[in-house]
Amino acid sequence: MKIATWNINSIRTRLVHIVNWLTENPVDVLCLQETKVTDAQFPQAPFESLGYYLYFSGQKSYNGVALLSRQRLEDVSCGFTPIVTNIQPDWDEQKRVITGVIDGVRIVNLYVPNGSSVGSEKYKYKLDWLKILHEYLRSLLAVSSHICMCGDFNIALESKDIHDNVTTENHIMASEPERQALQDILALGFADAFRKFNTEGGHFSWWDYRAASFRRNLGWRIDHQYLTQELYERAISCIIDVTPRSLTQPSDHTPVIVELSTTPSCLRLS
Amino acid sequence: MKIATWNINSIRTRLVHIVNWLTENPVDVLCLQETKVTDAQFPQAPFESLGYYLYFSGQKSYNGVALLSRQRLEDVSCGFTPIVTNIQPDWDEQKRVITGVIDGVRIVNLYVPNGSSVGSEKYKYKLDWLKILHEYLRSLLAVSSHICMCGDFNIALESKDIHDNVTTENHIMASEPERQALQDILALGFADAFRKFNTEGGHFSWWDYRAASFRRNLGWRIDHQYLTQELYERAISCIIDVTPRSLTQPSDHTPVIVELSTTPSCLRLS
DNA sequence: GTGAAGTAGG
DNA sequence: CCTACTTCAC
Repeated sequence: MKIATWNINSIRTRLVHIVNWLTENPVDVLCLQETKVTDAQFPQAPFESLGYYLYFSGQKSYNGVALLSRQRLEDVSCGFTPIVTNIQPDWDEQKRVITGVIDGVRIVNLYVPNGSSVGSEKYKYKLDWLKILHEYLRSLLAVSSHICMCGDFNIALESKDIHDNVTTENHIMASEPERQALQDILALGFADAFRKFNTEGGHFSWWDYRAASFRRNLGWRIDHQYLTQELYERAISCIIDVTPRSLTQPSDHTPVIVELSTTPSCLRLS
Repeated sequence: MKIATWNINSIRTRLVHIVNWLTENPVDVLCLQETKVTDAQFPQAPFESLGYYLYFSGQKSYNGVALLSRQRLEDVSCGFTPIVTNIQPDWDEQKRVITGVIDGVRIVNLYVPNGSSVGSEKYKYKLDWLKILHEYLRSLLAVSSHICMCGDFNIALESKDIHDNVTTENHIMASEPERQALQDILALGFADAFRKFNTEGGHFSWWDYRAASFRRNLGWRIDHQYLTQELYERAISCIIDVTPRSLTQPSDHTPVIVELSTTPSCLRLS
């Protein structure tokens, strides 16, 4: 089973790119972030024609997440509040979370807040949001131990995940509090699928539109797939497909694809 | 000699359209309106590659006129004030007038104010602007009797210049004061080149972007070439090329092309 | 640099 | 409907 994550920075502007990519890469599940459309505006027909079921949670202009799946998903929910019940409902005003289950694997698709700059109000929101996410995952893990947490995390955990021309200390997406918040989450029992197969630096999933970052390969690895133990063991590849970033009018992010071996049916219930 | 007029509604957005059109229609002079760029931003190289000399007078966002000519033009000037000296300089803040001479023919390229709605402040400005234009042409005629006055006049003189679904009375571009102001100008000695060859209605040069006007052919003939007597006699064709309006991302206007027979040199000095 | 929104002008 | 500008976010 192949699961991809891609921040597409407007599903309307990127529609042709996504359809072309899916045609070439018919993954089982595609997790999208930054769709930037309300649910009423989500372009459904082009994806349904490709044989995908659609699940989305969007808003005007900002954020927005979607799951595209070749199989119908079970147990789909949007936002934190269906899972974490003791929080303010306004935590779900920004559409950043969607989840569903396929073949016993719970996919959690996230668009973590960017945080603007270290110390800002948005930065505080990002750290608070990550605390809620921690609770959210704790709740999910109480029910299922097969979780694939995908998305744009807006955090590079290690310096090798960042091109070396950047000052990492106190830079947004690399500051210690952000990294710690993500480490606390991973400590619940998640491991980075990409790092199972590649321990080198210089692999990036996002390049700023500005300053010709892509041409100069000044990227960051901030789009991740984190797997619980058994899924991590089932991972047989995890690659970053740089191609879409090189097309005209690209998203600033490019897809990351993890492949899980199919569980033998005798183990499916374990 | 072929002289064309075309309101291109942003020279940057329409650059490819114009280059393609000029390649297919290598007119001697192309009069452009609504370039919508400052002189520093005017894209020169693509037109120079086609063998055109460029003369332009633009501003940010609005208005802007240009002359493209296969030959160098003489006596080029921009705005009213170089010709009509007793007016306020602010009459040239909006870039709507450019003129130059080719083979003894003075081309006057105009972007007449739209006027917004009858009775508005912009309407008053349009009528006042047309009075200044009257003075401007009187001055030019005192020196030369060979004038080709081209442009987007934002006035349809006769009801047959308008599709029949429009209420013409007191409609902007068709109101009596506008028509009278233009008639006063034409009375200086100008005649409509298009009407030398075609007296039928149903020929339009502009279709509103709204309400699928082009598909339904709900157009207006508001782009004109007005010629002084001898030039009018030399006119051998005047056609509206509807094709550019049917392309993707078109201007709302389409080119009008007049062809003048070449004057025998023995008459050139008359 | 790129996207979306709002606004003005047509 | 279409363009251009501005502001905002990333």
